[in-house]
Amino acid sequence: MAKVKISDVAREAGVSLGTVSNALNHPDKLRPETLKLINETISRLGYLPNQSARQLAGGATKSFGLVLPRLDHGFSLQIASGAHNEARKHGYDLLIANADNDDILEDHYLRYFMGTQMSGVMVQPMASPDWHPAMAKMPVPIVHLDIHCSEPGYYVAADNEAQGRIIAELAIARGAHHIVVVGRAAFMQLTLRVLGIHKALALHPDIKIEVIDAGEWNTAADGYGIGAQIAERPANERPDFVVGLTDVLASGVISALVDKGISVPGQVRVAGCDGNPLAWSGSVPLTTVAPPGYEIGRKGVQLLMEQIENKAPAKTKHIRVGSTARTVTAVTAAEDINRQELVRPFLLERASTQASSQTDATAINLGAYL
Amino acid sequence: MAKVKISDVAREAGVSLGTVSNALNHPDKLRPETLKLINETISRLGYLPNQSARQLAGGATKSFGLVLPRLDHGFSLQIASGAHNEARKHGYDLLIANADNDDILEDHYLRYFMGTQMSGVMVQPMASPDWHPAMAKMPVPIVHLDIHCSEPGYYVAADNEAQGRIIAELAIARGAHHIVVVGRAAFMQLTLRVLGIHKALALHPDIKIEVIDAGEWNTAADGYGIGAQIAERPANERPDFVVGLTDVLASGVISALVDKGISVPGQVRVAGCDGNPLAWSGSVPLTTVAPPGYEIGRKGVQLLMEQIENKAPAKTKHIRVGSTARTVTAVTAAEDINRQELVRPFLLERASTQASSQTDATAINLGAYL
DNA sequence: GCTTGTATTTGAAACGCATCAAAGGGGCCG
DNA sequence: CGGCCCCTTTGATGCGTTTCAAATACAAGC
Repeated sequence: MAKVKISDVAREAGVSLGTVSNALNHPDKLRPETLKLINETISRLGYLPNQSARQLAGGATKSFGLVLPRLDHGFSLQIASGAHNEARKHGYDLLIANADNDDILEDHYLRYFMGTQMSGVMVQPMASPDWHPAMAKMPVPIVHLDIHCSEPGYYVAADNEAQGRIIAELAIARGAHHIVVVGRAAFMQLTLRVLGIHKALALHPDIKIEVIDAGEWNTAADGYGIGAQIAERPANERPDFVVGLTDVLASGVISALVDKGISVPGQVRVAGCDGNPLAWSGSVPLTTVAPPGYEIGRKGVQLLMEQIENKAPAKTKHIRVGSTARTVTAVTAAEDINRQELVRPFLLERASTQASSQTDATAINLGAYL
Repeated sequence: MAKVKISDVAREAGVSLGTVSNALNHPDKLRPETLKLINETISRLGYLPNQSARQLAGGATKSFGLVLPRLDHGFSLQIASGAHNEARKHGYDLLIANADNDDILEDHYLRYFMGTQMSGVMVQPMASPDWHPAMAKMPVPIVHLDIHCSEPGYYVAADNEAQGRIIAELAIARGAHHIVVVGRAAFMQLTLRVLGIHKALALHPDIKIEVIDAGEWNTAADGYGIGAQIAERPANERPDFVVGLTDVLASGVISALVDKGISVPGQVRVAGCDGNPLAWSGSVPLTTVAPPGYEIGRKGVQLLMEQIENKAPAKTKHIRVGSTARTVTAVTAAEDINRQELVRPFLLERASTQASSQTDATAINLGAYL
């Protein structure tokens, strides 16, 4: 179990310590024979470079850290996937840490990564970026994903306004006359979605639109409450299209409507926003607009690279990843639930991700399952 | 951007270098006032310990590495989740690397982790562990997940035989008379499942059982072919219960049967094995037996801890994680498809995971979505 | 054979921190 | 007042690499 170190290799190969180091880092500087000799010795001895020592001596390594609030959240996984592919493309490693919905853990891993001489760090913060002031002056490039805020820094997030527009267009296409939007507009991201909906509906003054504020946390229970309220309206005051600004909300609304004997989507259509896989595998598959997580991950790494390459980066930069029809998928499962023609949201979504990402890794994996 | 180091803190706080180090690692050895002073200085200066230097100087850190073949595979995520919780319980960090179905990358990250002075490393190998000989003599504890092989080492895998037994019991409970098992028995894991089925059926000589070897890769197409063949049999030779040894296979069988006008589960019931979420979100929800990924992750960390604590560990140890009714969930979605009573496989599965895991992290998250 | 230049190899000097033996500072007892 | 012992703090040492200026080897040109 005694660890083999570089000096052992050097002694065994009969060369100097620095030469072995060169064999590892600048193979082109060595005579081919020497290189070969050293490599053989390395594998014979089972030498494994001590990364800590390398980093200490040599500065940052080519690797990025990514802190996610949860691993079983489809959106986060897409981010991870996009970040991974982009990082590999530049020859960087990507290490992922799961903050497990715990802001203390989030902070812990963030500091850990910064202290590990990572070349850059990305976070999908789970709450308000109050911690930011402390992190802002960190000596490591950092990018925030899925969030925009006024603090200086780098941000990549979805274009929520575009998501609202897409949902609205969906409603228009379905011939909606009366739309109810459910959600706590106090959240910036949701506000933008509402804005997008309004803009898209500006050209359709005949469509009535109504926004109902949900409870503070946008829970399924909140959605249920609103759904129940909608169900009790007289038929002529009842909307024919409900938009949950969150999949969870939409899911609550659907439950309430169905419980009250209103057919979905027969009498009322319901759509969500988030592309939350849990919503898809629930008892009521849901029409939803998925934000482009893959692209967010990709852009995040690109911002990191940018900071690394221009040594003196701008202080702040926001990037909005567009939710075009191409990268955003509206899954129309709910409408088909009574017709046994469930679509495959997972696959649709994956296919579209792939289309917009230049890489076929996702598609390959997809094939393996089908 | 100039990094502040421990000596800066020491100078600024008017104490010695070693004292600051103690403040970080052995706070109890300091006078409270001194500790307070140092901590204030640390945050004032924004000091961030250099992990590389710590590791170099102090040996292994309390953290584990986990290399997964893919992040968007539900099973792997369960492993990650179980490993994470168990690791945190022991005060260890968990860093995850995505090998992206690439064995070169897998090897790369493995070496990276071993070289980073991780206290231990886990892998869910994607192929045969040919690399093992090289890794076996590594100076870092390593545990293989989801695999058993004859090479010396530590392994944790599901009890595939038990999975077969559970499926068989399911069939018996449904009153099956004629069971067809579909799958390439050449794969060790599948062979064990078949064995379990046979054992469970030993007490029911009246039930006819038939095993059909699928193509070499157990693809959905293979399943489709076999399903078509079954569909063309005269009704009295047709099974009333088909077991796909893989969810993908089962999915293919179902497609074929339905295409040929045979009702599932009206005339033939179909069950799978794997707990593959893609199968759940496919057009035909599937009855499936899910291997206890969460438990595998947990046990993996436990094995790591064991190796760390008993400095002279046994050379080899295999652990089979039982697929008891508690940790394995038989999701009975397929049977309900014609009755509009789709169950929520995802949730069932999560609930059962939680029940067996002592931690409520999963449950909390679950609540957030419903 | 000697000089200049190029291709390789060498080895000492950091890198930032944990450790630990040793020094310093009181307090208590005789 | 001296001797002890315990609680804190100190700072030199080494962890395994990379780096880089300097040394060496070798080849070509005169």
